[in-house]
Amino acid sequence: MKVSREQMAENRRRILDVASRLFKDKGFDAVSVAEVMKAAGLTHGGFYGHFNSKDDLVAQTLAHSLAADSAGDGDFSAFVRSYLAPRHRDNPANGCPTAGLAAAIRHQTPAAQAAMTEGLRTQIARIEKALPERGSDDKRRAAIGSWAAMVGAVILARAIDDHELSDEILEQTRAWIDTRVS
Amino acid sequence: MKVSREQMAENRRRILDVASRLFKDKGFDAVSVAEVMKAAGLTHGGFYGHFNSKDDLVAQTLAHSLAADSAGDGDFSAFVRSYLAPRHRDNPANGCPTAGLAAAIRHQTPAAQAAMTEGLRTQIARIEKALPERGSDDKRRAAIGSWAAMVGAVILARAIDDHELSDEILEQTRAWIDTRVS
DNA sequence: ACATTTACATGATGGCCATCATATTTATTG
DNA sequence: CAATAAATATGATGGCCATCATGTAAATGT
Repeated sequence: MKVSREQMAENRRRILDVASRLFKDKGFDAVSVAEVMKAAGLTHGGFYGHFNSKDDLVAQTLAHSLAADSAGDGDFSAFVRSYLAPRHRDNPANGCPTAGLAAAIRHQTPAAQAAMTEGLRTQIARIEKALPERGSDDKRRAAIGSWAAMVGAVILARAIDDHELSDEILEQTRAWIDTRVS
Repeated sequence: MKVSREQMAENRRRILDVASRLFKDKGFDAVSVAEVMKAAGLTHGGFYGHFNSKDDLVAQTLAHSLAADSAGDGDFSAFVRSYLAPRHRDNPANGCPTAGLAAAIRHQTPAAQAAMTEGLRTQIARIEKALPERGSDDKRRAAIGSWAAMVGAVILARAIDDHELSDEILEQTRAWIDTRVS
């Protein structure tokens, strides 16, 4: 049945939100269109009224979740601490889309890659701004280096089955960045 | 037809080699059992004579490729330079299995995760050994922090479609690590 | 109010893939 | 040199999934 314009807009938003969480949690391939729609409270048939294809959903979900993600706006040390925390490692669905999805972007469409590019640019700029004062070349270097280490550490920490080592990856990376940047 | 024992052992090795390259290049999901076997010069039917399942292949391929990978044994600065190079970024198939596969391990079996854990432990130890002399706590911290940054940087550099920014990610991360570690 | 549009539901369809069943052919062994 | 075992080939099978076709009912515009 037809629904109101606003209802449709809300449905679309819900699809994107739900897709973002599912993709981050299980990966692009392991999530079916039908699963996304069901989680959004709809049936699979309506999907193609909102998106041209699953690839289109992937690209739009990325743009959506990277734009919504404003992590790193405040104090940099606090940001690093919460990012490199077991709580974040253990909750990919609610966590950073870059940590959860960046490695998979390579196998996605150009539109998805463009969304990631834009997201990364924004994130680097955000960190540059949040960083303690220093020369601007140094600041950009520190922003990029720290962000690479943060993303890499969370990915590694999530990939292994030894809790102790996993915790250590997070903590040592945090300390390494911290002593360098403050 | 039956083949000699050594022929079979060689076939198995070829399957693992080929699977490693295909998985790193295209991801676990995008590579079919039949594709692996074909690339190894065999047909899909023989597969289950070598492995119990595709999951088993994934786990054994990981153990195989992580064990074979001895990158980082020599001079640390040189290692970082070659790791954070466009050439490495652009050749996932021949590149580091951690950079290529770590993020996907989260969705694989416990056996695969165990292989990754072992591989990571070995790699950290290798870097600790290669690092210039200093306190051993600092050394471990630098090994973990550097490795996280290296893996993260390659993943990010591969995820975006802007060559210039991608090159910059690699180079700034390299410089960031270098000034920190030498 | 009525006609029309349209968002979503239900229900195919075709393709790909992991896995299995069976056949074939050759190494191995005594 | 038989007889057997075993490695690979050929050829299903069943399931999942993206996508499409069509129905239905409610919202919108006049």
